[in-house]
Amino acid sequence: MALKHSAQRDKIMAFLMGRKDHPTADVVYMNVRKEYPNISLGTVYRNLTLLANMGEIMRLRVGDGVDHFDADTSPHYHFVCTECGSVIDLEMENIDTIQDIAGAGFDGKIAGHVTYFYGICGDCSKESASGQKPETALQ
Amino acid sequence: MALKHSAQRDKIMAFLMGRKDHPTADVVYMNVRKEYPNISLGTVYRNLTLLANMGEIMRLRVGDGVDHFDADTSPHYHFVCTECGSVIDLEMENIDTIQDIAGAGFDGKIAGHVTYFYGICGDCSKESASGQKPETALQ
DNA sequence: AGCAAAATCAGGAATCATTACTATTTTAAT
DNA sequence: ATTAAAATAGTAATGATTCCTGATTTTGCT
Repeated sequence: MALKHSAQRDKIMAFLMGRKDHPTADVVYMNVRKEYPNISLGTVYRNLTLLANMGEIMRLRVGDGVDHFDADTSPHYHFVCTECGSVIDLEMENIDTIQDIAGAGFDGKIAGHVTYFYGICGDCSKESASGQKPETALQ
Repeated sequence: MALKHSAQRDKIMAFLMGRKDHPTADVVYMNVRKEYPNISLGTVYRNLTLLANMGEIMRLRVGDGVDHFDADTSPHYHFVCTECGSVIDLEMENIDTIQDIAGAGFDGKIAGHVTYFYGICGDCSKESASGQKPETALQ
């Protein structure tokens, strides 16, 4: 049951910490493989899940059908561009009061919430005049 | 391009409107099939997607890996029980101000947000003393 | 250093939700 | 009634993720 050290896990964690976007498992795999050519996609998934369960990283489900991962576990929110699909950190004041608002008149116990904002990111707003075409979209 | 009438789509819509929980495509399929034994799962998916794109129903992605559908398109929020997986409507006051809070200092355009609350529902809280076992959980 | 048990791995197969394909049937306008 | 467009049933394909297995690595112990 004890956790053992693993070079693969270290590489995955190091890669994630070096990125401020929020890579998918496949992106992690593609990149870690540059230094660690034999790593398997299953290993990437297993370690991402393990790290997420330990609370060392966060798994983000932003509605595009693919899980994203974030090494920044401090409480913060995300914006998802419906044009290019990029997931961007938001720096904003605390909105935890929404849990109290939601809990008023509800008979269960509210333990947390998941929120993401969507719209058009700054880059896509600027490019909107050109013929730029995206390949990712929220469903 | 014009939409044509379809008995199958009617049944799907009618079933969804008769439920206040938030069924998955498979649950819709199982139930509509009682009255319409030949309907195929593909037809259910195609119509749910069509209805969602037309704005007649909502597709909910609550993080359990399966899409849920809601015939109530009025703005409201959902609670997901981490114990039994049930998705419950919340009646709560408007929290749209969170979009203004999120938009302050962000250079993109925020068009909307998705929020769901999670925790233990009222039923599971009561049952927690007994040995009740769930089969669904958020990842 | 040497050993053994437990953890991890690579590679590939399996799963599961969802979508795509195709030949046939249904709808609705002429 | 005719006909073209839309929808269907059934099935195959896709894609993300998980599971399985035999080989390798880590770590505590001697």
